Amino acid sequence: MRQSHLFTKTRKEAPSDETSKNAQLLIRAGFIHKEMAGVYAYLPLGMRVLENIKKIVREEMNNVGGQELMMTTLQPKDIWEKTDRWDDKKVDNWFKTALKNGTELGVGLTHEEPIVDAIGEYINSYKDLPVMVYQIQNKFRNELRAKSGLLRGREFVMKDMYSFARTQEEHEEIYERVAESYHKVYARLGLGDITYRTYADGGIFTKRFSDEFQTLSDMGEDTVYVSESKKIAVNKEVYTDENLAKVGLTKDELVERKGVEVGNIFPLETKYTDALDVHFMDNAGAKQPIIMGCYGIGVSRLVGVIAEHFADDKGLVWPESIAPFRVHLIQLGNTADKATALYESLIKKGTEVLLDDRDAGAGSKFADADLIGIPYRVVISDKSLERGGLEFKKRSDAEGAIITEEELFDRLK
RNA sequence: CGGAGUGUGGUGUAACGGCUAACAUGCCUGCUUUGGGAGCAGGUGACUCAGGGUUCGAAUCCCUGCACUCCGACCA
Repeated sequence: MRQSHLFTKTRKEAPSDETSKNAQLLIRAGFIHKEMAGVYAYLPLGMRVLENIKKIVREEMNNVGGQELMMTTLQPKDIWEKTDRWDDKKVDNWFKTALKNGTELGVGLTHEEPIVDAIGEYINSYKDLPVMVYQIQNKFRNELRAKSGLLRGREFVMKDMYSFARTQEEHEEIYERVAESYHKVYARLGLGDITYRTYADGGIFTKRFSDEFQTLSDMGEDTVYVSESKKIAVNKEVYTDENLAKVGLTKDELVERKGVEVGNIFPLETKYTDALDVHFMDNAGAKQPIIMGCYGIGVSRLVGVIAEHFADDKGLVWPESIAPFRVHLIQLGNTADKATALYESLIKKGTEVLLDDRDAGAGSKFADADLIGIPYRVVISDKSLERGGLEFKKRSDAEGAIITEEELFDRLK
């Protein structure tokens, strides 16, 4: 894309109503637009990052057998009453609305009930199981307090997957398979080293633990106790000697850290399937309960976590796997023809490139490139051509080097 | 939801209860410039969040509402 066509612009100063680093940088660089507290729009650059994260999540969910679908945001009240999750006293962060005739509707905050209800129409026999379905869509939660930019919003993008199994053993096999795929997702996002599977409270429906995926960071609101050697952590909410004994850990091998919950997986047992009367028939013709699990990843939260985690004092630094573009090609001086030729040949080779063809000074182009944080910066200028080609610099490096066009293509392979 | 704070051109800030609300940046015109947010000149742009009140006089003081931020609580 030509930067002269990009409608967003960078800003030198962050808006005064944002204090979180992720929102400040993402707004300054033109990735997001704040609509209201906890509600952000994704502008072209932010949209590309979001879509890149979704792509990785999709690939990994498909790899473990997930089938993608998309449920609705508008929710009928009756299915939520069957599980006793409609009453505001039970679930207090609903957004609710109504039809013109007064019929109450919910605005989707999660999708266990509608998924179970829909799936139930197709699952009758043991031959129909197991099944895993997932979706990536906006969730709406009426949080009393939105905070920390993209980390805690009222409208946010989430991947939620649901598994349906015939037996506890089958469920556990799926559960572990998905947990494994989560590690792959975070590794591909560049967060593998600092993201820990974490024992957490299983909630009111099960006596088991649930598993959170916590990315260690000072911006986190959760306190976790981490064993670096065992690559496992324990959330403060279940940090007792009794619980630690259950999972084979002791307090002296754990260190206290702050974490951001970037995913969580729950064993739901038969709570929802039973409540919505969804069962299967075994090979003896007997009605059997369906064991369910659910698996969330905070997709838009990850945009904020990654933005903030990798940023330096000059701006964003995107991992290559999700960067909005791979190359930021900066044209300086009278090099428009050569820059265009290089831009086109890069595109021909399948490289995503942002060409800074704006009529602006070198300093402001460099400052913008640093702020936007595209992994590779390539400068084409009279000076670079004199010295034999192009200047190539990684966003994460301080200094660049002059290379030829062939060497550039080579490095981008 | 409890507590604290803040609302001034697009953005960031300033202004004792008292001149036509100032500065920077952005944006527009022209010229010059082109390797780290360039220079000069001219121009554009704010009923100071909304509504009420006090006062000869309110951006400034008071009340109500709304919005935003932070701390806490909450967070399948």
